[in-house]
Amino acid sequence: MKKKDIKILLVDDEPDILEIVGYNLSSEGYQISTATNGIEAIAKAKKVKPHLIIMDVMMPEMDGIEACENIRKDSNLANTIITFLTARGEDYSQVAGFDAGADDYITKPIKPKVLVSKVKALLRRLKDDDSNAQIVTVGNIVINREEYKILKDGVEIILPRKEFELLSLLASRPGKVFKREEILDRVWGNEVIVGGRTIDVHIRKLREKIGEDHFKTVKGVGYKYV
Amino acid sequence: MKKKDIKILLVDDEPDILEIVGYNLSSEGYQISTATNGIEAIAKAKKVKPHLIIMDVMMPEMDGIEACENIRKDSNLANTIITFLTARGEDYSQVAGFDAGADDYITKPIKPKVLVSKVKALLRRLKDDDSNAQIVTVGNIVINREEYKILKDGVEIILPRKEFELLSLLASRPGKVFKREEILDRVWGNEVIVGGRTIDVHIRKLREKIGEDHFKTVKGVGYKYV
DNA sequence: GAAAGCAGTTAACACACATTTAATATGATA
DNA sequence: TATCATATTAAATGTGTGTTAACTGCTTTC
Repeated sequence: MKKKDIKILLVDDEPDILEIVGYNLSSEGYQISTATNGIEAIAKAKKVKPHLIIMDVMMPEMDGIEACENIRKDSNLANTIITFLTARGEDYSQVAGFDAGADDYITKPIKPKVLVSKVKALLRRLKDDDSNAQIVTVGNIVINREEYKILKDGVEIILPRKEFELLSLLASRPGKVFKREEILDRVWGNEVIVGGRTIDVHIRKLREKIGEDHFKTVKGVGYKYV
Repeated sequence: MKKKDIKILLVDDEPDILEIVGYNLSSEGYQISTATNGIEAIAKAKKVKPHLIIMDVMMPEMDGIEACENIRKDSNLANTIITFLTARGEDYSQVAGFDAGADDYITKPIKPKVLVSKVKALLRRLKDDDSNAQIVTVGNIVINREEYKILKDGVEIILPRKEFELLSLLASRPGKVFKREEILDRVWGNEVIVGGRTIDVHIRKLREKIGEDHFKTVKGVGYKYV
């Protein structure tokens, strides 16, 4: 998920806090909405379905704890991460907050850097969730993108980066013919210009390491992994 | 983790306290064991490997602080949460306790409701130990984020902050390759710009201190902890 | 408040090896 | 067979990392 698609709801009764937190997060590229009390927070949460809610504990009308409990009851918001803003040392509110279903705490006074990195850490969960499969299994080959290594018949093989990415691309859709142009685009990047024989050489190395017959040449078009 | 699988060790020299705390927690479904002094506590801790230890500071034979220090040296108990029972206002014991490696405090007189929700909050960490783990054990290395120290084969090693955070990041997902960019983001902070060789130098120091072969270079990509 | 110590960073260079090129061979297709 | 695309090999190039030492602020210490 891209940053600009991530929605954050800020809830605090002090405009200053909304201001500073909002500024820091929106300059990171997140979409920000705000509310100034618990009731408003619940309404906005249902409407915009934020990925993350940062909410003060102490607020007029309805406090953060109550709002949190309320939001937790809405199954549409089950994946929403809720974190409280709390003054350092407000011990009891932390306990109550966790009971209400909070995921984390940010203590006041707020330090922008800490805030931003905490938010990133919290949102990383989302990223990991819907990121494309990091491990692909094709025949007797297991390609582990996360660890940058492959297993061939259970034996670990380390490939240099370009070879790894080329294999990774071809094997991502076994049988599909990738045009040379497309390969250049996706492995090298569209603005990089390399000579005409470069792909061939990498294919050659893969054939040596993985097996001759896995890489079929389609003359005049490109290559496919079988 | 289910409640009935969670083990709590209570340590206090007053039977009344053991009684009341034990009653409240076991009726919540936790598995309770008890000890009446520090020496006994250490023995029981090693034996039952509790998830949480609630321990009085003042005890005959060996006090809680000493017992806590002792328990913290056992890498098998690295994930154990230790919280002290202390009379309200015993300031010094709190400071000494945190030095010894305590995670939290519960003040006497004990209010059952506060006790139970505090215990719940402390144990919540266990639930999501993937994302928020304060203590990571990888092979012969125990990384204790909360206390900013690591144990290698049971020996405490103090690392400077950046080295610690770099190790901590890499070891948080052994095998995963962290891209240089991602490392900069998460250890240095995204707006900080440091020279290209800075990561290398820190990796070098970690290799010296922790072991050459733990840190694999993936050229053109980044590093991984193995 | 000077000296010493430490964490963190930078700079400079070495060096391995990943990547590309160049030159030539092979093979397919019409 | 003539042509064109790919295969193959070795050599050239270049990028990225390793390593050391020096530099910069900070904190600690006396």
